Amino acid sequence: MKLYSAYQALEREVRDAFNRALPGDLAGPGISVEKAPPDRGDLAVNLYRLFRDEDMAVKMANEIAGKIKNSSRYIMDARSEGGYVNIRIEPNLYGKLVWDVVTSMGGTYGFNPHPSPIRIIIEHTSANPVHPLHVGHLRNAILGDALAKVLRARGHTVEVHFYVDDVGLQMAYAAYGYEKVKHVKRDVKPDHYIGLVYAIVNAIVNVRELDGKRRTEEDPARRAEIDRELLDWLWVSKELMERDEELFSILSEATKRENPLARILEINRAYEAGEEWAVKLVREVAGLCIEGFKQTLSRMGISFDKWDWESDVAVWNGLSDEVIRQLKEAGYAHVDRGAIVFEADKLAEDAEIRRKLGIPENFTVTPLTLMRSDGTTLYATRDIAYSLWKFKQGASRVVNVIAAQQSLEQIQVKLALYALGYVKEAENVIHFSYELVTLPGVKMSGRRGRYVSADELIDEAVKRACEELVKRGLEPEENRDVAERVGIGAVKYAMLSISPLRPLSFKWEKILDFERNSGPFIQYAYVRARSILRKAGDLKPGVPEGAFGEEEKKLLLLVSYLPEVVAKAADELKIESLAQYLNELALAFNSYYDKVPILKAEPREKAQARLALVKMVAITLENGMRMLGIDPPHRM
RNA sequence: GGGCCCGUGGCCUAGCUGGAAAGGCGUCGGCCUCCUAAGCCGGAGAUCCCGGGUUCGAAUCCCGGCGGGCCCGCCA
Repeated sequence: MKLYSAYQALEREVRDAFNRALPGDLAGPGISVEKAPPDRGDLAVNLYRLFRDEDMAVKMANEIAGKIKNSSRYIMDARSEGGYVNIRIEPNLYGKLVWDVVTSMGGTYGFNPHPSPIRIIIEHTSANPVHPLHVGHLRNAILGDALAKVLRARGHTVEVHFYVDDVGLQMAYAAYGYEKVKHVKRDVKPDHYIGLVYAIVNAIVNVRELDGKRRTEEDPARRAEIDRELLDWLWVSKELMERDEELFSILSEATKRENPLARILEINRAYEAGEEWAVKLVREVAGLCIEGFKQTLSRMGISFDKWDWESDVAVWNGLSDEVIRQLKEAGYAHVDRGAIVFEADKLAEDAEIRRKLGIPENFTVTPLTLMRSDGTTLYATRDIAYSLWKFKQGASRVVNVIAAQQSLEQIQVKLALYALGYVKEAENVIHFSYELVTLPGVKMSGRRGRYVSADELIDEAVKRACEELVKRGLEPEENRDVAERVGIGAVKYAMLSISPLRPLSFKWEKILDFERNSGPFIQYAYVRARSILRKAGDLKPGVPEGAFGEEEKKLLLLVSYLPEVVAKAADELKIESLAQYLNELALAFNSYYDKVPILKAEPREKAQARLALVKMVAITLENGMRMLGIDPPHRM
């Protein structure tokens, strides 16, 4: 059997030693081995967990520490400290084991297959094709990409999908505007162009509609509310007019000659019905945006296996209609003023269903409209159809990387699958939720054209990386590639190292941090390691008898954790644990680098062993970074 | 109004299947004739939001507050 993790072998060794030392009735798999605090040892076993009584735990710790001291070749020393047994491991034997695993795995080190791997479809990013990707989508894309890579390292078969949301009113808004201005050329990426047009149409239509509403509104409170909204959109209009006067006036004029909203609704209806003129128009607009997305994503090193057009997978094939029909037939949907409503709330009253689907006990579920009275479907309806479609592609689990705002909708989708009789599927739709990226002071809004685009962020990141290169005497022209890797690495790490459940307030200096606990910090440690390996000359890495000492232990242990960290990151969908682990490894390596000579170590065996350690660190850092989607530079 | 998420040194964050409070930024002090100083070493700095409860033991679990974000649409 192939050994993927040296640490796992070590842990088993320690557990066995404990089981031999424990009274027979207490022995078993319950021993959990953890990391000891620095200065107390390498590994620790907490006996409180086993005995639940303070005096007893302390007493047993004393007893066991004495017994296991010489009970395994890997254990150098064991000491009892207040209910814990702190263990020091023997660096040479363990070092040899780690070396064997790391070098035999090489570029695949970290791969740690799950005992029962499955087929997973990850859907991420899925931005509406009506504006460029902004920093919020970037968080989504970076998380989704890393998630896919980590799950693959866990042995799962992963397919990454982008859901092109080409059906819906937002698309019709963009298409409506594009129809009027497509003859006007602008020297920007296509998605930026569409984004501007989309925002202008939104502003014009909203101002027009709100103005109409306020004239007929009798209730003063309600009227004040409308006035506030109107004022907001007037401000937005002013901003957009300043950005592109010509486009704004063309669209403004056009909307005076007709009712834009009626036309937008018509485009939406015709597209959903598959009428040729609408298909041609909408696909052209969406296609332009997608082209822009692909440019941005490819620069980020993020790619997709499939681009699922909502119209294809959920509408024109009749799947959404089928979902509605079956929900009605099953008695979970009713007609309300011409619209069809799914009774998700009633279904959610059943505590057993909640438990099965992992819906929090008190979560308030509301009914869900499936079909408008004009016969068109809604986003959530199509999402139900799409979820079914994903399972039909052979997935046994579906992970949706979607903003936390959509928690209710995701639960409604689950409930609909359940109601349709797809119980297993409902249980296996995972909402990988993440919080928004907020701009201090302003609310990001695609409809208002207010956002920091992903392209701007990447440009700025790369620019700052370039400035750093110049400071270090590296020619920026020759190091374009390094600047790209470092700048983008900084952005990715910033978004991966903190929990996705924490709102991220966007600050340039925080995201473009190049110091400790950053992407570049990890890249730098890697570059230093590579640099030593390059300069090694005749010295070959190896693990001669007795060449590893106390100084090496911390790094050896850290290197050997990678497969464990991968397992945790994949099984618990906690990418941040991998990011933080790499930071810890880089920190430890930098400290080691400063403390001991490597190439000049005496005797030669010591230098060989240290070089071997440097190589292991380089491999570990590189593989870890790749799993996060961070590219390792060759120098910096 | 109901619900979901978050609340840890001045700031940002890890720990949250209960058992030894962990990093970064900032701050104060030190380290480049030696493998890249995007670095390293050291100091100061914490009523783990508040109040109860469960437990031998709570940052972690339960209840009740408070503060912030989000959701409750024939939008997506």
